[in-house]
Amino acid sequence: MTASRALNDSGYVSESVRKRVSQAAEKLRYRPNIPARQLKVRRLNAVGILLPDIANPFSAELVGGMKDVFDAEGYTTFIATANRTVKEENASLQAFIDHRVDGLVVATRGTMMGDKVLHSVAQQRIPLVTIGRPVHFRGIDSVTANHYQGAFDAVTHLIKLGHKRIGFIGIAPEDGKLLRRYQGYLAALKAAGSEPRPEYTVGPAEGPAYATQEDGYRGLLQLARLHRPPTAIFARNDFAAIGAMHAAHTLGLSIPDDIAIAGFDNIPLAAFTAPPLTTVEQPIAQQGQAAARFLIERMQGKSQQDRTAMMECRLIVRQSTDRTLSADQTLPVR
Amino acid sequence: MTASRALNDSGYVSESVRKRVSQAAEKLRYRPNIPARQLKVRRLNAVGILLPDIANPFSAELVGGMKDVFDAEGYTTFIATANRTVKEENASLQAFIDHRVDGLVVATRGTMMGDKVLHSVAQQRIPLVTIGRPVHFRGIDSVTANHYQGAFDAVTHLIKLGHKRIGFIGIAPEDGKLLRRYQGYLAALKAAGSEPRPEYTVGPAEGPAYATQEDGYRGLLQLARLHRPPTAIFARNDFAAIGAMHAAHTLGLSIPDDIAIAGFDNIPLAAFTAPPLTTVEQPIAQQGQAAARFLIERMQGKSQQDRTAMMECRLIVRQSTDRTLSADQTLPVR
DNA sequence: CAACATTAAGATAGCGATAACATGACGGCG
DNA sequence: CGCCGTCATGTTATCGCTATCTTAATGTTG
Repeated sequence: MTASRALNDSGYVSESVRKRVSQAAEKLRYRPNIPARQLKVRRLNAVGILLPDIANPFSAELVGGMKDVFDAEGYTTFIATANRTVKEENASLQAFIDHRVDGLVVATRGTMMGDKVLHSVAQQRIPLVTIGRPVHFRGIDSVTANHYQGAFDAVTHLIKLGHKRIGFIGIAPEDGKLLRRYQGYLAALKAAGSEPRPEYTVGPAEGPAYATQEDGYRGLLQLARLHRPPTAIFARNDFAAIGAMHAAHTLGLSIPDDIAIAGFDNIPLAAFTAPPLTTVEQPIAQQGQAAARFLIERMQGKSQQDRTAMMECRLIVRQSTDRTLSADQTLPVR
Repeated sequence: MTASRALNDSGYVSESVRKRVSQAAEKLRYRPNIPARQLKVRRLNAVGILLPDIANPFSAELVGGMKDVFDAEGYTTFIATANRTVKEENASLQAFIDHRVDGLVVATRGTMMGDKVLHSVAQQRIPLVTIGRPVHFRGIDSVTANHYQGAFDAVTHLIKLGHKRIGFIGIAPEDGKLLRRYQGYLAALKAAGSEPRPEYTVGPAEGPAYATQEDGYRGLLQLARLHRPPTAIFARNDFAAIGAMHAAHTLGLSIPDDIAIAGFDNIPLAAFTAPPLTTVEQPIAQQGQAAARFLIERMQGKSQQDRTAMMECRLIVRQSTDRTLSADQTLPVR
């Protein structure tokens, strides 16, 4: 008991004993048994982060933002991935809960099934914050970027450049209802007085999955085959945009003269494509930090109410839509 | 006790009791307290994976390979990142150990300091496998790709195409001693009878960090300023290669006619650059699987001896070095 | 049918930590 | 001096789980 007090700086311990204890601990290479401590105190000082997948630069920066905050507050962060299947998502979530983490951040894409699970987690009174999927259940905070507004801005930018026929690559039209980026695209067209044409929306057949380079590549080839093909493309993300750029090159189309292309996410590579890619940047690290702060306040019981934070996106114009820019203007600033 | 037996299928339990127990467990939403179990049985059935960072497609596939194996064997995997600082690496490692994981996979880049820590972990008899850094301490298994051979093959490919002046982008010459990709580059030049020229090696100033697009961009600009610039570039990784391609475009150089560029890693994007990038592929998922199997055998006490697995890399030739290929040949197969 | 094996369930203890309580030394104060 | 508060340390119990031991009913066999 005295040793416990000495090592944890709690209660009364004389200076001499404290010194002897810490020397002995050093010599024996003593490390506290965290599972045993959690058994008694019901706290692990650890949080779980559930990511959709790991390849994503998005995930990396998100984790960075969260770690900044969690590290500073003395929480250990453990990460698990749900490689895009709900089953794996459940398993990882359950593993965190079984290991008794103090709180959870969930950054996987929203699905009906997934939401159900989150609901039941929240009912177990486990502090929970979501990122990128606005969930409106009691007991869950959420942080998200305004994808709708970002997409709206990007498409409006294309319209202002004079484009009338604008395609969307990255989702099948029937799956787009829930995708805020797609809604922003539709809204921008309508706001400009033009009616969206269903054949201008192309995407992977297997449902609302993440869009890849390959989807972008195939998507553009498909659009180019139309009788009156689009003169501009708004892609669901930069990967799809880059795939589309590649397809345009293959077809001998010049970017942006024959076809303008814009993406979403501003991945690091986006500034280094040929030509550099116009895209929408979302404040990723800030979302991570906000989520971490929400979670900490919940875990410490400082916040009971459910909160939602939505952050603005920023359009970054580069030469894939606007040829008049010089290269230097579009490189990221150090 | 009977409930424990019923839920764990161990010892004698009558069918009727087993049924009653599992129904009660269901109704009460009972979940075993894993930390408490570990306290008693000294096993957590969980492993820790330490990654250098998360943005990397490499990390993603590695984790995929490991999860395949660990999931099948009933181990939970937790991930932590060491965003390229040794301090963070130590902290994450220690966190895993303090939480009493059964074993560790470490995939961070090798450093002197880092190796020391691994050594001390191995001395605590914690099963440990490294990926991508051959460590030769007692008690540690390691898995790696043959980066040396991959680089050798890529540079030899450039030489066979007739290139005499071949640059390396991605590391400062003085830091290259330990980088196997750089050694392979040097060896290939020597094997072809040409002496490496130090001014043809350029890289980030801040030591042996990971090379980025930006490093590639700056690197090529620097090489292009030389009196007799290289006609071919071998980049430390695909990110640097893509940055170099962008710089070549900016300078109005044609790829591969004015300058041939090859990378390393075969990131998914590599097939979709303009032109598609020649690169070296390493068997990532297999490395992950091998590491997981090594670790499992150690954790189960089936293997005492120290083992090392080295896997071959494969050169993938695309149009960034060889114009005669058609586009279709170089796209990845589904 | 006695002796022993098999099956089933309960009782006890202990993993490592700490909360809560208990004990004792010491000094200040009225 | 006796009382109390402060400081320092020790004792006990407990978190949830399971290894081990105990008990008891039932089955099997020569």
